[in-house]
Amino acid sequence: MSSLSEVNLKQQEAIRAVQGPVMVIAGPGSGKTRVLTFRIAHLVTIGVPAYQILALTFTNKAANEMKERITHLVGDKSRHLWMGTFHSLFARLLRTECEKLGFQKNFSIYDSQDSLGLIKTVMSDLSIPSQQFNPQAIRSRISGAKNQLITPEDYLKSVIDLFEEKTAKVYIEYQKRLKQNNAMDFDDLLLRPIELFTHHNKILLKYQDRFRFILIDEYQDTNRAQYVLIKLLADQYRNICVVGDDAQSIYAFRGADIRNILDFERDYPNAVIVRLEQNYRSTRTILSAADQVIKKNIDQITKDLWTENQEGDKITILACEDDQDEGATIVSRIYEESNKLKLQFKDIAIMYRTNAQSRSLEDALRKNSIPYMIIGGVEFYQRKEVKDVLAYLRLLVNPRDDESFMRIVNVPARGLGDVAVGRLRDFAATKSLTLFEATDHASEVSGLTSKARTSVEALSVMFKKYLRLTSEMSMSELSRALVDEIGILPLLKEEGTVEAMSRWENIQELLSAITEFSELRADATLENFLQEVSLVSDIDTWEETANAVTLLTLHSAKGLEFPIVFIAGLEEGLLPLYSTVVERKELEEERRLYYVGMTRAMKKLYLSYAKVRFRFGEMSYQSPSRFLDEMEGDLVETVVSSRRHVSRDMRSFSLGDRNRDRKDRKKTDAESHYFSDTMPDYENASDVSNQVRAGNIVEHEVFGRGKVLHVSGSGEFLKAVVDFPAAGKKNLMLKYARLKVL
DNA sequence: ATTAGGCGATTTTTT
DNA sequence: ATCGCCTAAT
Repeated sequence: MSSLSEVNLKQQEAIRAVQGPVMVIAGPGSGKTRVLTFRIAHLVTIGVPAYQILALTFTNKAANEMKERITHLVGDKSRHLWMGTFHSLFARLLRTECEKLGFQKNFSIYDSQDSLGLIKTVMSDLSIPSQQFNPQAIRSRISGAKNQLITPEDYLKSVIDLFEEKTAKVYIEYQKRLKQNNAMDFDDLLLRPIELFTHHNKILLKYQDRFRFILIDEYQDTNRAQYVLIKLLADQYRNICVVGDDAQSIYAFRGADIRNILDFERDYPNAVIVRLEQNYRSTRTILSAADQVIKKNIDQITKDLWTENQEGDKITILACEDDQDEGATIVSRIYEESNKLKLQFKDIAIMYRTNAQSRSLEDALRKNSIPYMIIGGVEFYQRKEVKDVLAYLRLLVNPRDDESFMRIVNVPARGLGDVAVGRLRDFAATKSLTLFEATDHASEVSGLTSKARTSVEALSVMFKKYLRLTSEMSMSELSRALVDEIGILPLLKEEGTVEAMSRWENIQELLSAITEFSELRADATLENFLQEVSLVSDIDTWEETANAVTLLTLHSAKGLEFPIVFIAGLEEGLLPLYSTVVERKELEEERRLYYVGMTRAMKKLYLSYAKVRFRFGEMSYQSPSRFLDEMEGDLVETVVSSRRHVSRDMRSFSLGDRNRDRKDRKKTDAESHYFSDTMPDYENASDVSNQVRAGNIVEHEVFGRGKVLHVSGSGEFLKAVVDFPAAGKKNLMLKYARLKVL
């Protein structure tokens, strides 16, 4: 492997302490990823077979990047390394072992939305009114209980009020239904392995023996279930290396338990503790400011962060009038910085506490033709039409999945409303059949109209046909055939609106993703595709290569770094966010979140706030965040907005009407091309918006020639759907698209 | 009985 | 943007 001279002494210590428990307390920018990759490379180099190494990361993206670097260091020897998120690796393990728990290998994975759907179903079956008891709240209670390994029975025993009593009832039934549906939610992906290991000692021994070296990244954000799971697995060899920073623990709301890191020494008494305190990322100014802020927290392991980096620029506080002004101010700074430092757009990130804040920022960026990408928000795989098609595929893979059945039974509309479906469900329940099985007995279901019966029968025939075809067709052929048969695409085409076209595109995109998966992956099965899709996070698909400003929440910023960082919305109530802050503990988590944001910045940090902000549909007067007062004055300068932002550059151009569907779509080649480098100058293009009609052949500067399929909207909101042979179908806002009619 | 369409409310963070 | 809820149309 490449020499250890690339790492400092502390890092070397963490890399070389191979046997026994190790905890690395790694300050921001201290080379934590480097330690993990070198440590794994080191293990492999000294002869540890890669399959004996289990490395758990927080995101798939982090895992993939590290895997790549390790391969670079040691080559093919690292091929059988198990590296990934807790959820994806234990899902994989469960695929082979779940039969011992009464599940089938093809189990479905429910995301939060699916899980909420099931909870609503359960509530309605138990006659618990969702008006009175918020299903979302019940779901989060149940998830919380599961993260702390509280069984439904235990939960029931400890109820203290009516709400918890109802929650207990739902919890019991919910778990039962999941099993009936041969499905697991996110929490089960951790709980079921624990169940497996505690009930089947032989299996536990097998995995203990297999995973002799365990590494965990972002240990401060593991929850009770993850802690127990790892404790079980590491119990025999005790070669466990955890890396984390208590100051960056920001997932308590999801059950992350900071005690895991604080109590590590107690759990593993002879642990080697290494502190990485030298920061290689940020200027001295940024590091000092962040340090001053985090020192206000009482709960923490004190650290002595230092850096050899330059002092750098002061931190700039941008005092703005309102949220629009904030966007405009940030944009003008982006221009300034990118000219001054010769930086590219991709070197810049704008962070905020809540996704809702992205809107005004996006508007400002779009107005000024600055390319941007959003991480988070409504993800591609969460879109209704995409979830619908996925539900069909899920049902094919796992016909017991009643939740998916319910999702698609009347999509597209086939005359099966609440009443008909209710009858079918009653029938299935009394006969102990799955809904899919029940469709085979449509004539026995009492109370179905003849129309409904015909529909149910057709559904049954269709499903049986595709079930048969699963063994005959490739996964991509099968998906395409199924999508064709359900006829959803022509329906969307008929609808003709820009929204429908965007749905149409999304479904095409999904089909391409399936094809791509089947061509690129050795383990290409529909099961694996569905599993991967339900476990990808938005950050995983982030493309750093595109030259665009990145917009993201402070939570998604963890583990990333950018030369220039803007943190927007530093206002009391927003950061810290009041709806979360009840007492000191919550305030300290908000402060850690802010700290995570600050420490992402390498060269320059901007903090902005607005005096007035449009929130919850009304103007609200904001005061600057207390966090701004927690840095010493000599590190910061404040600039008060003059509220006159002449957009420096009137080149008007757009990616087509992205209309908040932003990066939900993977980018096409044409768009990537657009993002790269310079933007063409359209200063003098004449306005031809009014001449564009359906059927016209038009020319676009980037996408080339295309045919107009549909025009909608009016005035400045005039939009067109154009089919470009070179780039596919695009929704364009005519105001910006500068089409030439040919 | 079913569907379409309109209306209003909703936005904390996410594997 | 999406969901739940309502009403009118079929």
